[in-house]
Amino acid sequence: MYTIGKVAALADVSADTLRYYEKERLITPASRTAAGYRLYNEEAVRRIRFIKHAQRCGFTLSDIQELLTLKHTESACCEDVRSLAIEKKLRIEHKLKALRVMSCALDDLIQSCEGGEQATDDCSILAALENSMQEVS
Amino acid sequence: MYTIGKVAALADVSADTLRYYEKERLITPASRTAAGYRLYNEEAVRRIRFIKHAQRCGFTLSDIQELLTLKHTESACCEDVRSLAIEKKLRIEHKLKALRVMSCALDDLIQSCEGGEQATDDCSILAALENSMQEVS
DNA sequence: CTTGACCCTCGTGTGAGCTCCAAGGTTTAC
DNA sequence: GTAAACCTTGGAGCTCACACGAGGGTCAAG
Repeated sequence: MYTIGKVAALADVSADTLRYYEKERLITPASRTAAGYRLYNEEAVRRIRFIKHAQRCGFTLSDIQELLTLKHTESACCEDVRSLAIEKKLRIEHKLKALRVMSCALDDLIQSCEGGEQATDDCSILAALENSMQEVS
Repeated sequence: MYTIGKVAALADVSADTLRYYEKERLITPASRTAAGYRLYNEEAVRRIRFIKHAQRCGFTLSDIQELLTLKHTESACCEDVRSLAIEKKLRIEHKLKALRVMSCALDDLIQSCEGGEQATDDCSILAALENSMQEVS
Protein backbone atom coordinates (compact mmCIF):
# COMPACT_ATOMS: atom_id res chain seq x y z
CA MET A 1 0.00 0.00 0.00
CA TYR A 2 1.26 3.41 -0.93
CA THR A 3 0.63 6.84 0.50
CA ILE A 4 -0.48 9.49 -1.93
CA GLY A 5 3.02 10.84 -2.51
CA LYS A 6 4.40 7.42 -3.33
CA VAL A 7 1.71 6.48 -5.77
CA ALA A 8 1.90 9.92 -7.33
CA ALA A 9 5.61 9.46 -7.94
CA LEU A 10 5.04 5.96 -9.31
CA ALA A 11 2.47 7.16 -11.81
CA ASP A 12 4.17 10.46 -12.53
CA VAL A 13 1.37 12.77 -11.45
CA SER A 14 1.06 15.18 -8.54
CA ALA A 15 -0.64 14.40 -5.26
CA ASP A 16 -2.96 17.31 -5.93
CA THR A 17 -3.96 15.70 -9.18
CA LEU A 18 -4.87 12.49 -7.40
CA ARG A 19 -7.04 14.32 -4.89
CA TYR A 20 -8.68 16.07 -7.80
CA TYR A 21 -9.32 12.76 -9.55
CA GLU A 22 -10.86 11.45 -6.37
CA LYS A 23 -13.19 14.42 -6.18
CA GLU A 24 -14.13 13.70 -9.79
CA ARG A 25 -14.80 10.07 -8.87
CA LEU A 26 -12.11 8.65 -11.10
CA ILE A 27 -10.15 6.95 -8.39
CA THR A 28 -10.50 6.04 -4.72
CA PRO A 29 -7.89 4.98 -2.20
CA ALA A 30 -8.28 1.38 -1.08
CA SER A 31 -8.31 2.51 2.54
CA ARG A 32 -7.16 5.13 5.00
CA THR A 33 -4.82 5.04 7.97
CA ALA A 34 -6.08 5.90 11.44
CA ALA A 35 -4.79 9.41 10.87
CA GLY A 36 -6.76 9.74 7.65
CA TYR A 37 -3.90 9.24 5.20
CA ARG A 38 -4.99 7.79 1.88
CA LEU A 39 -3.62 4.34 1.05
CA TYR A 40 -3.51 3.07 -2.52
CA ASN A 41 -2.89 -0.38 -3.94
CA GLU A 42 -1.46 -1.62 -7.23
CA GLU A 43 -4.85 -1.40 -8.89
CA ALA A 44 -4.75 2.38 -8.31
CA VAL A 45 -1.48 2.67 -10.19
CA ARG A 46 -2.97 0.83 -13.16
CA ARG A 47 -6.02 3.04 -13.01
CA ILE A 48 -3.96 6.22 -13.08
CA ARG A 49 -2.04 4.93 -16.06
CA PHE A 50 -5.30 4.11 -17.75
CA ILE A 51 -6.40 7.70 -17.21
CA LYS A 52 -3.18 9.11 -18.55
CA HIS A 53 -3.23 6.94 -21.65
CA ALA A 54 -6.83 7.81 -22.34
CA GLN A 55 -6.03 11.49 -22.00
CA ARG A 56 -3.31 11.13 -24.58
CA CYS A 57 -5.95 9.72 -26.91
CA GLY A 58 -8.01 12.83 -26.45
CA PHE A 59 -10.53 11.58 -23.93
CA THR A 60 -11.64 14.11 -21.35
CA LEU A 61 -11.90 13.15 -17.71
CA SER A 62 -15.64 12.77 -18.00
CA ASP A 63 -15.19 10.52 -21.04
CA ILE A 64 -12.76 8.52 -18.98
CA GLN A 65 -15.24 8.20 -16.19
CA GLU A 66 -17.63 6.70 -18.71
CA LEU A 67 -14.99 4.30 -19.91
CA LEU A 68 -14.23 3.22 -16.37
CA THR A 69 -17.89 2.77 -15.67
CA LEU A 70 -18.29 0.60 -18.75
CA LYS A 71 -15.34 -1.44 -17.65
CA HIS A 72 -17.06 -2.36 -14.45
CA THR A 73 -20.54 -2.82 -15.79
CA GLU A 74 -21.54 -6.39 -16.46
CA SER A 75 -24.08 -5.57 -19.10
CA ALA A 76 -21.70 -3.37 -21.08
CA CYS A 77 -20.17 -4.73 -24.21
CA CYS A 78 -17.16 -4.05 -26.34
CA GLU A 79 -19.23 -2.14 -28.83
CA ASP A 80 -20.11 0.45 -26.19
CA VAL A 81 -16.46 1.19 -25.70
CA ARG A 82 -15.78 1.18 -29.40
CA SER A 83 -18.50 3.69 -30.12
CA LEU A 84 -17.11 6.07 -27.53
CA ALA A 85 -13.78 5.83 -29.27
CA ILE A 86 -15.36 6.47 -32.64
CA GLU A 87 -17.27 9.45 -31.36
CA LYS A 88 -14.08 10.86 -29.90
CA LYS A 89 -12.32 10.27 -33.19
CA LEU A 90 -15.00 12.25 -35.02
CA ARG A 91 -14.63 15.18 -32.67
CA ILE A 92 -10.92 15.18 -33.13
CA GLU A 93 -11.28 15.11 -36.89
CA HIS A 94 -13.59 18.07 -36.55
CA LYS A 95 -11.01 19.99 -34.57
CA LEU A 96 -8.35 19.01 -37.07
CA LYS A 97 -10.42 20.37 -39.88
CA ALA A 98 -10.93 23.68 -38.10
CA LEU A 99 -7.22 23.99 -37.39
CA ARG A 100 -6.33 23.18 -40.99
CA VAL A 101 -8.57 25.99 -42.14
CA MET A 102 -6.79 28.34 -39.77
CA SER A 103 -3.44 27.10 -40.90
CA CYS A 104 -4.29 27.74 -44.55
CA ALA A 105 -5.71 31.18 -43.81
CA LEU A 106 -2.51 32.05 -42.01
CA ASP A 107 -0.41 30.72 -44.85
CA ASP A 108 -2.23 33.01 -47.23
CA LEU A 109 -1.72 35.95 -44.94
CA ILE A 110 1.95 35.24 -44.47
CA GLN A 111 2.55 34.76 -48.17
CA SER A 112 0.69 37.92 -49.07
CA CYS A 113 3.18 39.88 -47.04
CA GLU A 114 6.77 40.35 -47.96
CA GLY A 115 7.71 41.53 -44.51
CA GLY A 116 10.39 44.16 -44.41
CA GLU A 117 10.26 47.57 -42.90
CA GLN A 118 7.25 48.97 -44.66
CA ALA A 119 4.86 50.96 -42.53
CA THR A 120 1.94 48.98 -41.16
CA ASP A 121 -0.40 51.22 -43.15
CA ASP A 122 0.57 49.21 -46.19
CA CYS A 123 0.64 45.82 -44.49
CA SER A 124 -1.21 43.33 -46.60
CA ILE A 125 -1.94 41.17 -43.59
CA LEU A 126 -3.70 43.93 -41.71
CA ALA A 127 -5.48 44.96 -44.88
CA ALA A 128 -6.68 41.44 -45.51
CA LEU A 129 -7.99 41.11 -41.98
CA GLU A 130 -9.75 44.42 -42.20
CA ASN A 131 -11.41 43.93 -45.53
CA SER A 132 -13.51 40.86 -45.76
CA MET A 133 -10.56 38.68 -46.60
CA GLN A 134 -12.02 38.23 -50.04
CA GLU A 135 -8.73 38.21 -51.81
CA VAL A 136 -7.41 35.75 -49.29
CA SER A 137 -10.12 33.18 -49.51
CA MET B 1 -23.69 56.77 -35.36
CA TYR B 2 -25.07 53.52 -34.04
CA THR B 3 -26.16 52.43 -30.60
CA ILE B 4 -24.64 49.23 -29.32
CA GLY B 5 -27.55 47.07 -30.48
CA LYS B 6 -27.39 48.42 -34.00
CA VAL B 7 -23.69 47.98 -34.42
CA ALA B 8 -23.88 44.54 -32.83
CA ALA B 9 -26.48 43.49 -35.39
CA LEU B 10 -24.41 44.96 -38.21
CA ALA B 11 -21.32 43.06 -37.22
CA ASP B 12 -23.14 39.94 -36.11
CA VAL B 13 -22.00 39.87 -32.50
CA SER B 14 -23.87 40.41 -29.25
CA ALA B 15 -24.00 43.67 -27.34
CA ASP B 16 -22.48 41.83 -24.40
CA THR B 17 -19.55 40.89 -26.56
CA LEU B 18 -18.96 44.51 -27.51
CA ARG B 19 -18.96 45.60 -23.89
CA TYR B 20 -16.54 42.81 -23.18
CA TYR B 21 -14.26 43.93 -26.02
CA GLU B 22 -14.35 47.41 -24.63
CA LYS B 23 -13.29 46.17 -21.22
CA GLU B 24 -10.46 44.33 -22.95
CA ARG B 25 -9.47 47.53 -24.74
CA LEU B 26 -10.15 46.22 -28.21
CA ILE B 27 -12.73 48.77 -29.17
CA THR B 28 -14.13 52.07 -27.88
CA PRO B 29 -17.33 53.87 -28.77
CA ALA B 30 -16.72 57.15 -30.60
CA SER B 31 -18.85 58.95 -28.03
CA ARG B 32 -21.71 58.66 -25.58
CA THR B 33 -25.14 60.24 -25.43
CA ALA B 34 -26.10 62.42 -22.49
CA ALA B 35 -27.75 59.37 -20.96
CA GLY B 36 -24.57 57.36 -21.27
CA TYR B 37 -25.51 55.27 -24.30
CA ARG B 38 -22.52 54.16 -26.38
CA LEU B 39 -22.36 55.53 -29.91
CA TYR B 40 -20.27 53.82 -32.58
CA ASN B 41 -19.17 54.94 -36.03
CA GLU B 42 -18.31 53.06 -39.20
CA GLU B 43 -14.75 52.58 -38.07
CA ALA B 44 -16.06 50.49 -35.18
CA VAL B 45 -17.81 48.14 -37.57
CA ARG B 46 -14.58 47.63 -39.51
CA ARG B 47 -12.73 47.06 -36.28
CA ILE B 48 -15.16 44.39 -35.13
CA ARG B 49 -14.86 42.64 -38.47
CA PHE B 50 -11.10 42.79 -38.14
CA ILE B 51 -11.39 41.09 -34.76
CA LYS B 52 -13.68 38.39 -36.10
CA HIS B 53 -11.46 37.63 -39.07
CA ALA B 54 -8.40 37.47 -36.90
CA GLN B 55 -10.16 35.08 -34.55
CA ARG B 56 -10.94 32.81 -37.45
CA CYS B 57 -7.23 32.74 -38.17
CA GLY B 58 -6.56 31.50 -34.66
CA PHE B 59 -5.52 34.75 -33.03
CA THR B 60 -6.62 35.18 -29.43
CA LEU B 61 -8.06 38.47 -28.25
CA SER B 62 -4.77 39.43 -26.69
CA ASP B 63 -2.98 38.64 -29.96
CA ILE B 64 -5.51 40.85 -31.69
CA GLN B 65 -4.86 43.64 -29.29
CA GLU B 66 -1.22 43.43 -30.28
CA LEU B 67 -2.15 43.52 -33.94
CA LEU B 68 -4.33 46.55 -33.43
CA THR B 69 -1.60 48.26 -31.49
CA LEU B 70 0.90 47.61 -34.25
CA LYS B 71 -1.55 48.99 -36.73
CA HIS B 72 -1.60 52.31 -34.94
CA THR B 73 2.05 52.51 -34.08
CA GLU B 74 4.13 54.65 -36.37
CA SER B 75 7.36 52.86 -35.70
CA ALA B 76 5.90 49.41 -36.34
CA CYS B 77 6.67 47.71 -39.59
CA CYS B 78 5.14 45.02 -41.71
CA GLU B 79 7.64 42.50 -40.44
CA ASP B 80 6.30 42.89 -36.91
CA VAL B 81 2.87 41.83 -38.09
CA ARG B 82 4.27 39.06 -40.20
CA SER B 83 6.22 37.57 -37.33
CA LEU B 84 3.11 37.48 -35.17
CA ALA B 85 1.39 35.57 -37.92
CA ILE B 86 4.29 33.17 -38.24
CA GLU B 87 4.40 32.57 -34.52
CA LYS B 88 0.68 31.86 -34.52
CA LYS B 89 1.13 29.51 -37.43
CA LEU B 90 3.76 27.57 -35.52
CA ARG B 91 1.47 27.18 -32.53
CA ILE B 92 -1.29 25.93 -34.74
CA GLU B 93 1.02 23.43 -36.39
CA HIS B 94 1.95 22.26 -32.94
CA LYS B 95 -1.67 21.72 -32.03
CA LEU B 96 -2.25 19.98 -35.33
CA LYS B 97 0.59 17.63 -34.64
CA ALA B 98 -0.80 16.76 -31.21
CA LEU B 99 -4.24 16.12 -32.63
CA ARG B 100 -2.83 13.94 -35.39
CA VAL B 101 -1.10 11.82 -32.79
CA MET B 102 -4.39 11.44 -30.95
CA SER B 103 -6.19 10.62 -34.13
CA CYS B 104 -3.73 7.85 -34.97
CA ALA B 105 -3.82 6.46 -31.45
CA LEU B 106 -7.59 6.31 -31.67
CA ASP B 107 -7.44 4.67 -35.05
CA ASP B 108 -5.27 1.95 -33.61
CA LEU B 109 -7.63 1.45 -30.71
CA ILE B 110 -10.67 1.32 -32.93
CA GLN B 111 -9.09 -1.11 -35.33
CA SER B 112 -7.88 -3.36 -32.55
CA CYS B 113 -11.47 -3.86 -31.50
CA GLU B 114 -14.00 -5.77 -33.47
CA GLY B 115 -16.88 -4.36 -31.50
CA GLY B 116 -19.75 -6.70 -30.96
CA GLU B 117 -21.29 -7.88 -27.75
CA GLN B 118 -18.28 -9.28 -26.03
CA ALA B 119 -17.97 -8.47 -22.36
CA THR B 120 -15.82 -5.46 -21.59
CA ASP B 121 -13.41 -7.74 -19.73
CA ASP B 122 -12.12 -8.80 -23.10
CA CYS B 123 -12.24 -5.39 -24.75
CA SER B 124 -9.01 -4.76 -26.55
CA ILE B 125 -9.47 -1.00 -26.27
CA LEU B 126 -9.71 -1.06 -22.50
CA ALA B 127 -6.86 -3.52 -22.35
CA ALA B 128 -4.67 -1.33 -24.51
CA LEU B 129 -5.39 1.71 -22.37
CA GLU B 130 -4.65 -0.19 -19.20
CA ASN B 131 -1.43 -1.78 -20.28
CA SER B 132 1.20 0.58 -21.48
CA MET B 133 -0.23 0.66 -24.96
CA GLN B 134 2.86 -1.15 -26.13
CA GLU B 135 1.11 -3.19 -28.73
CA VAL B 136 -0.65 -0.11 -29.98
CA SER B 137 2.34 2.12 -30.44
C1' DC C 1 -49.28 57.74 -19.53
C1' DT C 2 -47.94 53.49 -20.03
C1' DT C 3 -45.82 49.70 -22.34
C1' DG C 4 -42.11 47.57 -24.46
C1' DA C 5 -37.76 47.77 -26.40
C1' DC C 6 -33.72 49.47 -25.64
C1' DC C 7 -29.65 50.80 -22.75
C1' DC C 8 -26.52 51.11 -18.31
C1' DT C 9 -23.18 48.87 -14.56
C1' DC C 10 -21.61 45.22 -11.79
C1' DG C 11 -20.95 40.79 -10.73
C1' DT C 12 -21.24 35.79 -11.31
C1' DG C 13 -20.97 31.44 -13.97
C1' DT C 14 -19.19 28.33 -17.67
C1' DG C 15 -15.76 24.34 -19.06
C1' DA C 16 -11.16 21.59 -18.26
C1' DG C 17 -7.80 20.25 -15.56
C1' DC C 18 -5.47 21.17 -12.72
C1' DT C 19 -2.20 24.22 -9.21
C1' DC C 20 -1.31 26.58 -5.11
C1' DC C 21 -2.16 28.33 -0.55
C1' DA C 22 -3.33 28.36 4.40
C1' DA C 23 -3.50 26.29 8.58
C1' DG C 24 -3.15 22.66 10.63
C1' DG C 25 -1.97 17.20 12.09
C1' DT C 26 1.48 13.00 11.52
C1' DT C 27 5.50 10.46 10.78
C1' DT C 28 10.26 9.78 10.34
C1' DA C 29 15.17 10.60 10.84
C1' DC C 30 18.80 12.11 13.51
C1' DG D 1 12.95 16.00 21.21
C1' DT D 2 12.82 18.48 17.35
C1' DA D 3 13.03 19.52 12.55
C1' DA D 4 11.94 18.08 8.06
C1' DA D 5 9.06 15.86 5.23
C1' DC D 6 4.97 14.14 4.75
C1' DC D 7 -0.27 14.21 5.03
C1' DT D 8 -5.22 16.42 5.75
C1' DT D 9 -9.29 19.71 4.28
C1' DG D 10 -11.12 23.66 2.13
C1' DG D 11 -11.07 27.05 -0.99
C1' DA D 12 -9.21 30.28 -4.41
C1' DG D 13 -7.00 31.09 -8.87
C1' DC D 14 -5.80 30.34 -13.73
C1' DT D 15 -7.01 30.60 -19.13
C1' DC D 16 -10.50 32.24 -22.73
C1' DA D 17 -14.30 34.39 -24.54
C1' DC D 18 -17.96 35.31 -23.56
C1' DA D 19 -23.35 34.59 -21.53
C1' DC D 20 -26.53 35.84 -18.22
C1' DG D 21 -29.02 38.03 -14.46
C1' DA D 22 -30.25 41.70 -11.24
C1' DG D 23 -31.73 46.11 -10.69
C1' DG D 24 -32.19 50.01 -12.65
C1' DG D 25 -32.52 54.27 -16.30
C1' DT D 26 -34.12 55.96 -21.27
C1' DC D 27 -36.69 56.47 -25.32
C1' DA D 28 -40.36 56.02 -28.92
C1' DA D 29 -45.02 54.69 -30.11
C1' DG D 30 -49.82 54.51 -29.32
